[in-house]
Amino acid sequence: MADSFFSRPTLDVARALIGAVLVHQSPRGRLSGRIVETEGYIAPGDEACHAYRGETPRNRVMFGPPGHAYVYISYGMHRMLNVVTEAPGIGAAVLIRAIEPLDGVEVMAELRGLDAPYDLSGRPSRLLASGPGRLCQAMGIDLGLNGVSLSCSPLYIEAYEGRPLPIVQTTRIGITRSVELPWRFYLLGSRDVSVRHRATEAAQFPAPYRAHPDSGAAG
DNA sequence: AGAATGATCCTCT
DNA sequence: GAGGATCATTCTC
Repeated sequence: MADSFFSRPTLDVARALIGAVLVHQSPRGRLSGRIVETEGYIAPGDEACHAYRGETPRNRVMFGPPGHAYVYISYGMHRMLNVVTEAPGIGAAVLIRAIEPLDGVEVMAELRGLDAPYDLSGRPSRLLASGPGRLCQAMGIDLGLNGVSLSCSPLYIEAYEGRPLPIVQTTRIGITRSVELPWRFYLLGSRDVSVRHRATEAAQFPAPYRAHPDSGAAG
């Protein structure tokens, strides 16, 4: 995917990434998954954004060119993958929060320390990549990829080019500041979304759209 | 130099 | 749904 895709408003990018395929040509082979959940972080006015208080050694990638990976450690143990957006100097990025595993499911399970890559229904387990820390572990993404360009590295994104998808826009997860901003996007009906917000789903989509594949009659 | 703080995950109940 | 794990980064002294 070209850098120009990321050189535009962060929330546009966050929404457009839903349905795209994240790929890592890792030492263990091709690992990939469809992106089903993202969050936007934009320094000016967003206290939850790492870049809000200016540039530091850790967040300097966020102030660089769009289309580069910003990888950092959260809670001392989890890696988080973001893609830098907007023009250089702004300090904005999209956090990739969940994927539906596609290629390399067996390797992902091994990297995650799981016994079985599949759940009882025969689909890739939710435990593989439904969360920002999980997906980085499953995809073999570590700090060595911090700052790389997604247009010329083993880590890249293949654009989604199909019919418009039903995308829910709601508030972000796991933050304590600027909690009111509706800057999270996720694919309606995907099993691999980390946390659903049913009230928002009901408000944004009529009932027939909300049937969840594996959630039973109650939805 | 020491302390506080997380854009989380797992394991219980 | 609550609490512990576990450490890089940043802030404060």
